[in-house]
Amino acid sequence: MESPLEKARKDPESMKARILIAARKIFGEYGFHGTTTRMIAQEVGIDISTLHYHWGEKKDLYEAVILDINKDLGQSLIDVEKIIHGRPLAERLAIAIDIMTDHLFEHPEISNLILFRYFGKTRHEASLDFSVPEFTADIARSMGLTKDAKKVSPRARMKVLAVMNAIYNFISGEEFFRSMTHMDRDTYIVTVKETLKFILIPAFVQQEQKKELG
Amino acid sequence: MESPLEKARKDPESMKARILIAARKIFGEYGFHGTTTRMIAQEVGIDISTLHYHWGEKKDLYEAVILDINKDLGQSLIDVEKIIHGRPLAERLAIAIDIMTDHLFEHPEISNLILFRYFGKTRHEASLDFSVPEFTADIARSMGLTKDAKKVSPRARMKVLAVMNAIYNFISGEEFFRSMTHMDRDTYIVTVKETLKFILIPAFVQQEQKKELG
DNA sequence: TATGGCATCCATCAAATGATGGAATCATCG
DNA sequence: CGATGATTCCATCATTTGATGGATGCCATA
Repeated sequence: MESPLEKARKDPESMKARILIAARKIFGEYGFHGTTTRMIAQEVGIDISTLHYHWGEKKDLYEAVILDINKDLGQSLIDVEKIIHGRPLAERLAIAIDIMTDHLFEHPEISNLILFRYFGKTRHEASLDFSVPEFTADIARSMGLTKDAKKVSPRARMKVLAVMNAIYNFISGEEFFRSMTHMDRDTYIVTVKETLKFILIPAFVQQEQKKELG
Repeated sequence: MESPLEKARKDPESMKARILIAARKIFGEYGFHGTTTRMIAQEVGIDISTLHYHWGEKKDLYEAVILDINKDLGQSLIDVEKIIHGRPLAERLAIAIDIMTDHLFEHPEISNLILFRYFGKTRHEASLDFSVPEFTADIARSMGLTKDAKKVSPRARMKVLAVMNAIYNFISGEEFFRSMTHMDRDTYIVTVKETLKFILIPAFVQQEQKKELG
């Protein structure tokens, strides 16, 4: 049994996929309530009824978008894990920051939508999403913050969240922060990576050193 | 000449102020487009026309809310600065984190609205806001990242943003993160402070040590 | 008590928005 | 070609939402 989402991901040229891609972009920029189905339809260049034909009501399309970006994010994390596996912690962090930052700058709607989901309420009930808890657990294990990925302490989870959020913020806040610091895009990206490494690495390296001494 | 906002802040019992307070809360939860004037009016227990009578159109009320929280935030930063002045860096950071975190947990709409402004677009044009750049400059000076608060380097600004954002995220993401980590409110607040100090302090202490050696 | 201005509410409007029925179009296959 | 099903668009609807006019109520002061 193939879900509508999987069908859409398979052929990016299909109407279903084109709508999904446009929806990711617009929902990512304006949030759920700030987005109208007409805006998405216009982005694709189709009529709203075509949109409804493929994805049903607005809320359903939004849920599909959330599932889609979570799938993307999960895959990115797996890719990163493969590359950093076995290296020392500081290096693992630096590489992970580089790769994830690049990837998210290419798909800013991912961090936008994740942040919207963290912080904003919608007027209707949001369906539960189990991806993020899983991700934090995996990252915690990958960072050596826990031994058993099934039993991750709240403290370890919070540290992982701090790391992920730090990255998301600089991606999603690009427009605001760039205009504030008068940087062009490339400089901004470089500075983001630099700042993230500056902030994030010392804490975890120090923690590991203490553990070795103890 | 007294602005409408100042008038409202003076007497918190006045209708103008009651509307502003409700608007902070609702806008903070649902964002600009997610909030309807009727929701705000209902929160106050008045008719929407009364709301329009006092604050004009929705966008104007929203702008007033933004100005209001920026005023709050600026005052908090001044208060913190007074307390931490003269102490060593690690202590300054720890105290600042404690105070700001407590304050923001009491007024979560502040971080919500700041984050909404960073990340989300509105369909209409947003009026420029010069508070945040000023704040970052002041904090950069307070943290010893720059000598001249009028000429703050982009790198220093980015570091300050990373610090502020880390705090905002845990406040605004409380609901999501708490349900993920199964913590009660008090435990969550304690853990937030702990995590923030764990992540943020080592980076800056290490930077200062390098400066002294150099 | 009468007056005038301020504040509030009720009724209503116009535009925006999510959604749908049905006609028109297109592709596929016998 | 012609039939069938899938796809797309046009026209339209009902609801939501921002906004306003005008009637009503409230209150201080002469």
